[in-house]
Amino acid sequence: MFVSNEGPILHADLDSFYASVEQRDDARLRGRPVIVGGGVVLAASYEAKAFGVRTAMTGGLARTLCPQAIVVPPRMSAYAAASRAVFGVFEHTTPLVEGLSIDEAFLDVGGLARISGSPSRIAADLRRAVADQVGLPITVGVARTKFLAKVASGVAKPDGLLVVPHDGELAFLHPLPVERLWGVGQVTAGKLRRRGITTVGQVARLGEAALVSMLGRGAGRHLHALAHNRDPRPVQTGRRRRSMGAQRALGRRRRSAEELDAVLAALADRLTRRLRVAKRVCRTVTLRLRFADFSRATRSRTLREPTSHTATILATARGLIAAARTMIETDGLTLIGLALSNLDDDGAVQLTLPFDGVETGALDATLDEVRARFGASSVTRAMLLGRQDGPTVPLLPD
DNA sequence: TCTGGGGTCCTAGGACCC
DNA sequence: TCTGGGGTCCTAGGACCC
Repeated sequence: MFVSNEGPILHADLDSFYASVEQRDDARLRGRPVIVGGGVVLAASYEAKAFGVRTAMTGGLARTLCPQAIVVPPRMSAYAAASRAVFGVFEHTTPLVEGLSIDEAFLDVGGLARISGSPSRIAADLRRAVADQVGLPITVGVARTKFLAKVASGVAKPDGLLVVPHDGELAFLHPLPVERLWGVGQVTAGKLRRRGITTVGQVARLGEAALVSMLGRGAGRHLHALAHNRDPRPVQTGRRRRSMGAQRALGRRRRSAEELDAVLAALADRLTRRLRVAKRVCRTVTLRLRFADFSRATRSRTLREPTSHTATILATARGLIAAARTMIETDGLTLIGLALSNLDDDGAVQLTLPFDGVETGALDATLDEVRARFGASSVTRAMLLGRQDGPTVPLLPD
């Protein structure tokens, strides 16, 4: 079946993104095995991957596999800047861009045929533009559905382009190993393998009921649909984040209650700043814990009113810590994290004050300006002085 | 070798309401 | 006295992705 207003869809995926940025910025790293990150591999160049180094592998194992690798610390701001530049190229290609992460996106190029040529031509132009303007290799998969475009880019990596023709969809899909499917990880692949199922084609012949009984309703139906290349999801622009989190690994050393509280306060501060910068508020606070045996636990609390106030979030987090006190004391805590969810837009006016201590004269001038600009006559000096949240103060207009 | 930091989505049970 | 079905929200856990 072909519906003319459907797709085609591009899945564009930067290759070994962090490592490629490092090789771009430092000529000495080009052509050599590069590992970004120390304790755990955040990214590995293809030269390092050739030795078996993989993302999320521990640093120790990575160095054993590839002793000659050059290990560099991550430079997150450089990656963010590179990402913005690449997304600029995407937006120039089509306004219908759905970002999936810092280094990949779906582009709906349906309707561009008359202007920009065939999908494969558009994809080739996109790859060249990213290489010329940003200096990074990118792989593009092209297909009728998002799912298949994503599978195609995975198969085409690195620095590749793969177009799945309409009449060759299942011929492309069915011989692939199940791990190629988006949403099939270790656990699901293991369940399937134990039943002798290793290819997508075998999944497709299985029937939905059998898959549901193996994997549960949601996963079973999902996998059944994908194996038959049924994926009606459109490219969605302007998707907003639904949660925000921060976490800190603690190592295996035992931490005092004071140390834990200091970590918690730092996490709450970091997160609420990000929240306010994004002009969002949250209602649910989740404490994430990981223990020495790598088991995990979460404790959460939903507030009556949404907030981005540091003291409120921190107090809530402290309450959650108290609720989990026994686990923390007995199980060897190795990681502590906070996640904020149930996000909404902040209705309050954001007032940004100078960072350094504000003099009285400047403060009154600021106050007058706030009252004039936002009609918030109830704002007082004390409110500005009593701020606990750094330079940004949310103010509700009268 | 001994395990980071940032996210998304789904499930299931219980409380509560109609 | 015993009892139904449906919906929403909250909490906890888990799989998966980059």
